[in-house]
Amino acid sequence: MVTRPPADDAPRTASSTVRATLADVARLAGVSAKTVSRVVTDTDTVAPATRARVEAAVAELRFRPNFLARDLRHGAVSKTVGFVMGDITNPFYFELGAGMERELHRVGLTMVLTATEDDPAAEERVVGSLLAQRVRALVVVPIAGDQAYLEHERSLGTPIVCVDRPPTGLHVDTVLLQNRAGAAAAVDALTAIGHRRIAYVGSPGDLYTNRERLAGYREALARVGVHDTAHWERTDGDGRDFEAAIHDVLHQADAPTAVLTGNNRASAALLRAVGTDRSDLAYVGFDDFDLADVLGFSVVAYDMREFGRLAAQCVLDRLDQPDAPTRAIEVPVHLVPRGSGERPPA
Amino acid sequence: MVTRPPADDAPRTASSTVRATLADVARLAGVSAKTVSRVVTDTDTVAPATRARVEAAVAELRFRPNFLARDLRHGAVSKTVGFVMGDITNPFYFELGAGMERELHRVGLTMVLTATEDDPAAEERVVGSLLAQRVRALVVVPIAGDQAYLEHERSLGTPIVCVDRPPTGLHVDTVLLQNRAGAAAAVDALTAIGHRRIAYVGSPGDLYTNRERLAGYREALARVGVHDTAHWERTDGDGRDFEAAIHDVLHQADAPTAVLTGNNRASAALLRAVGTDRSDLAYVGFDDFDLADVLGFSVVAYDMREFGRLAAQCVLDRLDQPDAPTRAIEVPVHLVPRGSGERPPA
DNA sequence: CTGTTAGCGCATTCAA
DNA sequence: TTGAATGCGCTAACAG
Repeated sequence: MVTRPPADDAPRTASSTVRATLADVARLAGVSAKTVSRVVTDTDTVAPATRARVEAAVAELRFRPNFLARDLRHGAVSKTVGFVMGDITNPFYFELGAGMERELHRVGLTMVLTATEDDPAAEERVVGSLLAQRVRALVVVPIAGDQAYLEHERSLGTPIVCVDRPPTGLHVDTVLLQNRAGAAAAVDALTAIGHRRIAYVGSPGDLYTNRERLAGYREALARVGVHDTAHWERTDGDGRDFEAAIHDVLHQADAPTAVLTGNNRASAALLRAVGTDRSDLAYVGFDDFDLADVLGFSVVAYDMREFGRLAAQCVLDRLDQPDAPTRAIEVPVHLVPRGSGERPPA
Repeated sequence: MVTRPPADDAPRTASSTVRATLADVARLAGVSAKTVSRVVTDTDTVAPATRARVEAAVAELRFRPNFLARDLRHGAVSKTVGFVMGDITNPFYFELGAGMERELHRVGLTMVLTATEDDPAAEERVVGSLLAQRVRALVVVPIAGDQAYLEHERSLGTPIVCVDRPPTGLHVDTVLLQNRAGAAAAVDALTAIGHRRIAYVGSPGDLYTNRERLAGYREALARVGVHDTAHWERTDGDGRDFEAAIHDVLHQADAPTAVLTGNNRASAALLRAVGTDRSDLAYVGFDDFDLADVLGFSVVAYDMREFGRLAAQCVLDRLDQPDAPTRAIEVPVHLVPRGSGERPPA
């Protein structure tokens, strides 16, 4: 296989415990490092015989190019895109990440995953760690009160995309859900069949998505002349303990005939609180969830994969055209009637 | 702030569009690069005044150390651990990843996420890309028929951990579920209350987890004298279309009185096929799933976070003691009775 | 078609 | 306490 004998000082062999480098391969193949580089990266043309020798050496030494070194050369950045999720326990973000990963993979980019655990103080640290790794781009679910600290990085040309929640103090591409319109559509459907006493159970009001959904809920009720909705709104939970809020709102004097749950966790809590066969109560949930179809749970749904795909597309477009105007993309949502939301008031 | 004027040839300033390097900071602070390095990495001692000057320069230039370069220095490897999932659409892997991420984060490691989409041919390519990035360790859900290609990397000292499925042709740490015991426990519980005609619906038999679960099912039935179980087994779907298999097995002449579903997808399919109120059929599912409690679905459950934590721990232990004997960790599973699995045969 | 030189950004010698 | 030289593995620029 190897026509020329390896140089006597070749320090690394197939059984070496040290990782082989370009130079090792070059030595074994009897060529220069640059030629090995040419073969490995498949640039330039290399004589077939030389190529064969190099390839044999690569195989023998199990050479694997070091991307770190490659990327370091001439300020290039890595092939990875950083994704900073919020609460890592929410399947929502993983599906979003899955959609992104799939899209990025198509163009040879990989995804680094980190989470802020929805701790505002953690955001800058986590993001900083990704930037130190020189990620090619950054996709962030903002949780800190301010993202101005990213402005410098953006001006350096790193594509930054905010998803699910808009950033503060930073002007970048965003991909958000049609929160307001979706919630309004759900309530419109309920009022159309006669409901007026409609409750809303969602996350604390300072979270963007919840604020928007609540606004949509109020808008739709205002359209049918219901303006005083405060005592039907429950957004004071800690974001998890929705069951108490649901129990509370359903057992008040002027009990609602319908409920809009502001997210998938609230929907699950509703089912836990009232069971799966409450035919006297209408309900619609924001976010689709597994088995909602089996349970006849009407929801405001959207394509999570599409959400991720759009975020990835933003990244790719920005890499392509760094100076294009920033975009604010809305992921469409639609009402999926499955029974629970089409019941008229008793 | 800066006591000494910056050298006249300082090419980079705060508003520069070029990323500042150690040298830039050194120039601005009027010290050597090494001193900046000392301050940034907080090694060695630096005079307070010098430190202050350097820190001011770091802030002004918004210097961010380049981990790629740092890691390149003397063969060091990155701070990232690669996780190669199987089917990215399965929430199972994401929960596993979440558990790992949390644990790794505690020691300053980040996680790179990639998926094989359960395509055997993709595994080596995906893994190779991670190794080219010089990940510190590798956690893989094996899908290819053979993992011997990883032996060289393992011998180079990269910790490799296989999760959910064992590797072939490679001796490394593994973290697996108690598949066989879990399935057997579920069937034992069913036979104890009188069931004998028990069906099994799972993935194609060549997948390790399914093979084990099927074996546990057979063992438990053999214990009560039922040996001919073939016509109650359905493992010929494509891994997704379980509904047809369920419909088929329930409508055969000698219909089963109970069903064991081999994974979360099969459980969902069962609910879709028979509805949520089949009180004449007993069923237990392998894998817990969201709302199973509300639906009264008895399952063989395990702590997904713990699974991820154990995998991460394997990585950390191996980094710590590269030559310790390999371990085969089993994640305990337990039967969670919720009603559907405790119904005696009609 | 192939080799030489230089340098990416940083940290590890070793000196001062 | 600080600095100068050197090299990690790779590739761009320029020979030959």
